[in-house]
Amino acid sequence: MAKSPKISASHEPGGLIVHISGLLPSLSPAEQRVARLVVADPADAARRTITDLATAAETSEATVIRFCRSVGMDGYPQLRIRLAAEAARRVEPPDARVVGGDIPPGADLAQIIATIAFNDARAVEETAEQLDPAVCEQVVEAIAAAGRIDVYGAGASGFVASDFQQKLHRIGRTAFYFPDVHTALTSAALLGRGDVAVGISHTGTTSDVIEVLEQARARGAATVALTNFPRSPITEVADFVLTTAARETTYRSGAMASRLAQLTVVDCLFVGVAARNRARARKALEVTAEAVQSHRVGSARRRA
Amino acid sequence: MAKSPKISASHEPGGLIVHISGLLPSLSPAEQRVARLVVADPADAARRTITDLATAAETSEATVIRFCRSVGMDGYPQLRIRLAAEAARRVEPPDARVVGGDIPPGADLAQIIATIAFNDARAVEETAEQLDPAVCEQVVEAIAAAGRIDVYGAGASGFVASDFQQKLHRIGRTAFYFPDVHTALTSAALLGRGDVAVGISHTGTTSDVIEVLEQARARGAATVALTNFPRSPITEVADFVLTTAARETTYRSGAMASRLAQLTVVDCLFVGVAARNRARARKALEVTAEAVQSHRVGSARRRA
DNA sequence: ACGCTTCATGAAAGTAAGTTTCATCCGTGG
DNA sequence: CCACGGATGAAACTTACTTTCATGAAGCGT
Repeated sequence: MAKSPKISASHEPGGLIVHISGLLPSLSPAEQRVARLVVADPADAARRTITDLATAAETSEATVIRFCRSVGMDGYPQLRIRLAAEAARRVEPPDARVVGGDIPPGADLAQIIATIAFNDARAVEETAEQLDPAVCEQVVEAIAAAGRIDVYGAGASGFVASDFQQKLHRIGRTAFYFPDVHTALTSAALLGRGDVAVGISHTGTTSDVIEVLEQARARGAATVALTNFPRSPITEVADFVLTTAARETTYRSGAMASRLAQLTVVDCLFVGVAARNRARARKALEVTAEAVQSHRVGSARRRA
Repeated sequence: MAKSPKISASHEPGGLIVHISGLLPSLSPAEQRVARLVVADPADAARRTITDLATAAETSEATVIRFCRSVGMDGYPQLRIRLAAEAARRVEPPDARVVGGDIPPGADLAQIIATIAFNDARAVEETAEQLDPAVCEQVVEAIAAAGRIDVYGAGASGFVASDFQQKLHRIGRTAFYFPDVHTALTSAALLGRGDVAVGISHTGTTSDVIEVLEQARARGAATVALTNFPRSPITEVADFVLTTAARETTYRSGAMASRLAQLTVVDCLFVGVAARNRARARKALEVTAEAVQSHRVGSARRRA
């Protein structure tokens, strides 16, 4: 298949539409009618069948094909696909996003959703960017080798702590989480060298968590802090500090995004630990997955 | 509010690919093979002819057509066009990031972090894109007006359920979460018209949650399902269905990203409800924040 | 003006792509 | 074991795309 008699440009960098309007004058009258339709509304043209487009341009299908070849396409289907792609790219991004700001009073749900999702996603991305792999590595190593792991957290961070505990447990690590300070303190007192204590606090100022971490450290356990603020009090009692990067604006949206960022960090540590002993972790995951199998209803298969 | 018995399907604003991956488990095996090809490389699929694609998926053209219909398209050409458009819009992931794939065996921490964060962020964004604000609005309305709200969830989704409960509680809504099925069932039995039951399940097949939601519905409560799979069993017992859009590959990474997506949805609902009565919600938040103030040590704010 | 050439054009034939129908197969539950 | 229902692909069928070819209009040299 060589011979491209007319022009040229098997590759038209500027965009197909631009390319077409560029060589518009060099086309025959009937082809020009087609071209004009296409340029005017590429998305619409992409939707039409060749017969349809030919009729709209008051010409025959043959001319449309000739037009396709003239602009460097193999045939009509290819043109269609390219047009669809082109039209899609051209759509302006939704923008108008409230970037990290608070939700305006009169906001409708769509705006709320866009704002929250945007901030959440950004918190996750930025957290990943600033996470220090070296520190993570050390933490992973400590956890992988630990005799016991205690995870502390209060309030919203408590959920994260609990989640982390559950994850570690699922891959066969001995991990605990205590919703109650007293119990947590007791547990921390029983930690020793080779154990790990993880304290999670968005603000880094939750006294309960700090206190427990302090206790754990005093007993010789390695302490890890996960907070959004690298200079907050909790970092003073931690051997390893991992930070999230939720730019908080109001306490509300800040707490929301930071929670996701914390979870992301937790997941990274989890996968890191699991990767240390792939075989064993996989096995453990399979076994635990199987355990809840009987609590699942048939597959999702179903037809409407 | 009027009966909107079952929403779903015909609206997939978030993006075709996302929509397809959500539907994946509800497709027949042969259709799934097609779906996987399409999701893996939309641009490539758009280039193929139907026969070609059928061959690649080791099935017949008929199945490809059936697949098109299953995901809400008229026929193959329409699918092709949509795929091309979709692929064009999608910004190619910067580099060798494992896109929704598993973590490669030899990965180092930096890679793990990048992969997880990328998938997490994408799940959040795509979830937001495909969330139907209208359905959210209805749910928000129901929750805002509810006498009582029960939130159900098991395993990882349990954390999310619990988080939602806590949030609602903080803005003065009467909300409950029960980690235990029996208690949950009892509670559901006591729900009535004007109450709301929210069931959270990533797979949509958790029988415990389905059962409880069913009970709640039988008692006249409005039922809400939050799942990743729009055709899973849980959606059959829900008046309102909200979906997340974590493209799951393995159960591990899927469960991780989906949790974040669920939280994002929960946050949206929460803010929506709070926005209904700004003054009261703000007041409640301030009061509750104050309540834990004594458990904080000096400010975290020492510098940025 | 005439005849010749060139080229644009659409009708129609031809081919390929997409769609429907239907018989078969397979697992499920009586 | 059979009846049933869904999944599936072969083949018939339809529609869309492509090619071929005849026509006629315009340019041009004589």
